[in-house]
Amino acid sequence: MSKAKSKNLADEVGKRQPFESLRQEAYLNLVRTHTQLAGQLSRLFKQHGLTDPKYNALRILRGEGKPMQVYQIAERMVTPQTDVTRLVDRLNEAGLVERERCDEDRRVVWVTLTKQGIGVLKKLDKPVADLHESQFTGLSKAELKQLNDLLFRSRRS
Amino acid sequence: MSKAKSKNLADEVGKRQPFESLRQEAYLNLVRTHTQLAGQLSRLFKQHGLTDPKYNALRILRGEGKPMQVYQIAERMVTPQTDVTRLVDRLNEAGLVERERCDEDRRVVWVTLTKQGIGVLKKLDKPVADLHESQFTGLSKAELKQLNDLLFRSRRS
DNA sequence: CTCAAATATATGTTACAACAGATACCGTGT
DNA sequence: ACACGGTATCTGTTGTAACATATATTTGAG
Repeated sequence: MSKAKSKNLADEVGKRQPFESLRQEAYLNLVRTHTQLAGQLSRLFKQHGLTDPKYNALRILRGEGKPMQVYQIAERMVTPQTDVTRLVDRLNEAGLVERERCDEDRRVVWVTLTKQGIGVLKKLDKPVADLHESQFTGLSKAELKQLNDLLFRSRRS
Repeated sequence: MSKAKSKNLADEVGKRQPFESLRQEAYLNLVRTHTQLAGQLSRLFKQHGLTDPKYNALRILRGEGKPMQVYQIAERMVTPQTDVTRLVDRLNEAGLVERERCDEDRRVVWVTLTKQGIGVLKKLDKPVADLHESQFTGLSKAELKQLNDLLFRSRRS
């Protein structure tokens, strides 16, 4: 394992030929950056017994500030989720949310944060904010805005 | 579901307040762009009976051009993999790779692409290249280079 | 030569994600 | 009242990822 700092992605991956396409390089760059930064958050969540989707669901519930239906949570997840029913199941088993059948419409289930759920989120707020502020520190404000713009436009293809 | 095209991330997510931090916005942007672009590739792989890590492992084997050890494959995966043993198991069951114990060192297993494995890769080459060329089409060459640079530097935090 | 540490892979277990399909319930039209 | 399509959630099943731990084999210290 070489300890020399790599200057770019081709170097980092150990590719001998240059990239066939800037777009492929951008894709690989995207995946690697996502893996690294998301991994830092995942590890933080795990230290508190949460997975990414669990944390995400709890945050959505707190953001809404009132009971939500299962499908509403699903709609807002950053990563599309098929199986929010069982995600809520697990949060419920962990004591972080409560489920209650709606009386007016027996199909729907209202999901509410418990005190314990709020507590876990609260304990995570500072570390999560700190971690976010430790990411992208190599970029200036102007560069961050540029990155945001480029990433946003990359989704419009 | 509004059908209006969103102009930026805050709009897309349905946030009322602006982002607390450019860095958090960048992170969310990164996740969403990754989810969308990686999802397109995943779906393509699945049409050929492959998952992302399966395709990745096959590509690594083809790139090397000769038998590889399990841990060598693991080292080169774009997404870090803990359990390459069973990944190779599944590839083997699918007839895409062969495993063979090394005689000089009975601990190591040499993994080789089968003809079938090479065939699946070959069938995927064109569609994968096409898909890559369809991504990031909204960005100019200069912008792509910029994006590559920004993403690369985002990993150095 | 022997034993302990290192190495390479394998296994057990748990938790999830994805997909298909099932169930329960509501609203509307007839 | 009844059938029917739509909606909201649930269940069954399969394939994986993650983690810890185990097995097999080699290497090196003494």
